[in-house]
Amino acid sequence: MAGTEIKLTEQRRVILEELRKVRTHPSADAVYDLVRKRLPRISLGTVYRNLEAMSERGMIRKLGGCQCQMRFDADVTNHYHVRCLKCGRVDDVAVETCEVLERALRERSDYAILGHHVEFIGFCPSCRCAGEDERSDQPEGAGER
Amino acid sequence: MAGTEIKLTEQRRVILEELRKVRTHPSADAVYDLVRKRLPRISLGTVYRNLEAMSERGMIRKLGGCQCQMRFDADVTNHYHVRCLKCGRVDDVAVETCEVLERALRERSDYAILGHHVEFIGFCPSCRCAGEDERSDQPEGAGER
DNA sequence: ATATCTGCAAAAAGTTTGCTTTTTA
DNA sequence: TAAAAAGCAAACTTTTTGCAGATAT
Repeated sequence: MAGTEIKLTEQRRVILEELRKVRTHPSADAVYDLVRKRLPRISLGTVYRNLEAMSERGMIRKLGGCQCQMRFDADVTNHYHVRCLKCGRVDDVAVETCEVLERALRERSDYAILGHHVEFIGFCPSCRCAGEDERSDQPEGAGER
Repeated sequence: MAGTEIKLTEQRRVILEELRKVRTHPSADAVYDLVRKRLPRISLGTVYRNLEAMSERGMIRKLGGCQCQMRFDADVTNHYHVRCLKCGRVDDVAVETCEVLERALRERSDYAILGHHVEFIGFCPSCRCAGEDERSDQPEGAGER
């Protein structure tokens, strides 16, 4: 379904318009609240379904990368991660951390910056082979980036 | 409680040991399964509570950055984000994306890399002031990095 | 003794799904 | 009139919480 064409229904159009109006990166629930002002009869299920559908097609983007299940790491030294889009596997990455990024941001931002995290997205060795033919049943956020 | 000393109870010790054994970045539930092999009477609530307590103190790290609520962005161009540790606010960041990172990883990894995402962590302008005195009630993952 | 921690179970929060009706091509 | 989408509500998953009993200082 990720590659399928999509109908721009009124619900989807309004969701998209409202999402484009704000810079707050709202949660699904917050989108629901925004959209409901214009379409009081829309259901939360529709909002979820359409946010998912639109992010699969790259019309919008899901933030966070996590498939909404927290993961834990005993290694507290600074390092980056790769996440497999297909099976959800997470690995450490052999790239040295990029402190330049943080320095650059400190100059440009009003935030008090404590750190940063980098997550690469891709297909892990097993899934990149297995998935070459049946690229359809990717579990989560295939269109994320 | 983020700065409080913590007792290394048997449950915490086993959670930590099991987490250190694996490189799989397990979910809370997966940690529960690992730990239960050695402490069959431990409860999932305890695992959650202790993972949280230990990550608050920097003994372990939560991955994902997201406080387990997906957020959406209508801007699908490549850009990075900052997240406020205190209030959860997410902003765009005025740092150009760092393609070098991706190139470096492609050489070193067996993953098929599709992209990457950077999330900075810090305190937003409002919270950095408000929080200077009462630095105690940070909602999530204060010790994340 | 007193504060801390655990187990248990219930609740909350976030998300997905099944089914029926409505809309659109 | 057939396919796609919406509305609704129930189910499911993940995480949090209240409380009584256990542990440890």
